[in-house]
Amino acid sequence: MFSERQQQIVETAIKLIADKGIQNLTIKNIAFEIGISEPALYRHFGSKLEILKAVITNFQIKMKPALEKLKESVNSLNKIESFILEHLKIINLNPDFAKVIFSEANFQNEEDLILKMNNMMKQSHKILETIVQSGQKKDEIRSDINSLSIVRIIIGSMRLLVTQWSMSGMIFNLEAEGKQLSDDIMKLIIAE
Amino acid sequence: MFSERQQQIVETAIKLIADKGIQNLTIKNIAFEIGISEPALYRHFGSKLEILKAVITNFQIKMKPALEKLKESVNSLNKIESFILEHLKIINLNPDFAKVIFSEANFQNEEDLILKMNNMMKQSHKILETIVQSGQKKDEIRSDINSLSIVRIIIGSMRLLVTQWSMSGMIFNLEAEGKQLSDDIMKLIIAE
DNA sequence: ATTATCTTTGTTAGTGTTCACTAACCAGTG
DNA sequence: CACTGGTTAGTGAACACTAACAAAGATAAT
Repeated sequence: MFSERQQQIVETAIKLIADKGIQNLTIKNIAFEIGISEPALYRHFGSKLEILKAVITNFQIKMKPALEKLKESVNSLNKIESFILEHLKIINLNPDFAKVIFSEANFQNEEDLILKMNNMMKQSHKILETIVQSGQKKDEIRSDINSLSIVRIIIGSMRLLVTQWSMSGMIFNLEAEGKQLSDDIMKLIIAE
Repeated sequence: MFSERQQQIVETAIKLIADKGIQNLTIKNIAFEIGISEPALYRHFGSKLEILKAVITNFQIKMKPALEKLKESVNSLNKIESFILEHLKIINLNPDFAKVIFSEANFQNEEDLILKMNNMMKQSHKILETIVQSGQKKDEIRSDINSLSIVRIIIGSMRLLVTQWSMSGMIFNLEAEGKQLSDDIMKLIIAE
């Protein structure tokens, strides 16, 4: 789908966004970092917007395995734990992602990008909600709590953890703190 | 502290950020919206950065009452509920804030602004953590859960709720959904 | 096998636009 | 007559993007 050069451009763009923020992402910077000229970049992407779209697509592709793994668990609590830990594992392996993803706000005014991001968000939200509801039916998860609240708690705390990790300069172990958070969430929502 | 004109500039800036994103916030736009010329704006703020700093200061000032109200409650669960609901009440009254606050990422590369925002975040984080820990000591809150996890769950789910509200175009009732979320969190963390 | 042409991917040198900010000036008020 | 808060007209820098050209490899014609 993406040529080697295109892949290189996307990865460089992600790195630059993580380093200097999306406002400082310029075609010139990307080209310089790769070591080619500005117009050469336009041989591979028609516009800057195309590059940003590719950044999001790239993220989607890399995140997919986290959702695939869920199918291996039967118990809904295991699925939720897996949802949290697998996501964090991928972000830990691609630390530059952290700063890119959680800047939906940065894509304000670029209709296409917002839509692409929103759909991604909603999709994993839906998947998690389905898991929670089926867990409640099977009496594995407390049923006296609104399933939407549980979803918000899980995703919200996950996102905050990643934000804190990213803003702190990644000084703590994301996966270890994630395990602690996940364990605590399990204790809270498990049906007695 | 701020003159009337300065206040007007700050409020216009917030409105424009909410509408069009921070990348589209230009001195020209602010001036046009107010109905004065661009250089006139520089009579009131020395630079664009000064305006952005004032935006954050303004936010701090408006949010303060949410922390004041906490002191009225004795019970730690009441304090937490109040923490959530008072914050949401203020955001509901100043909907433009929602899009501004949760774009810490937008301030990347402006050292001063990141610092200002981070300190704000850390401060309310600390306040909440103190409340949770004292609640655990007084046996009002479950003690088998890491207090840091509880703080992350509360703030994380709150932030996600606000983000969803803002991204949805404010189609749902923030305070009502907030009450539901708050009630559910209470049920989860209360000591039996 | 040699030559001609096309395609790909790069180059240098620009374009017009937009931005934050400034110089110089001016009208009203105390 | 100075201060405050406004004006018009501009500055240089940065940006996304383009025009025109060049070198090398693949493809095809002779």
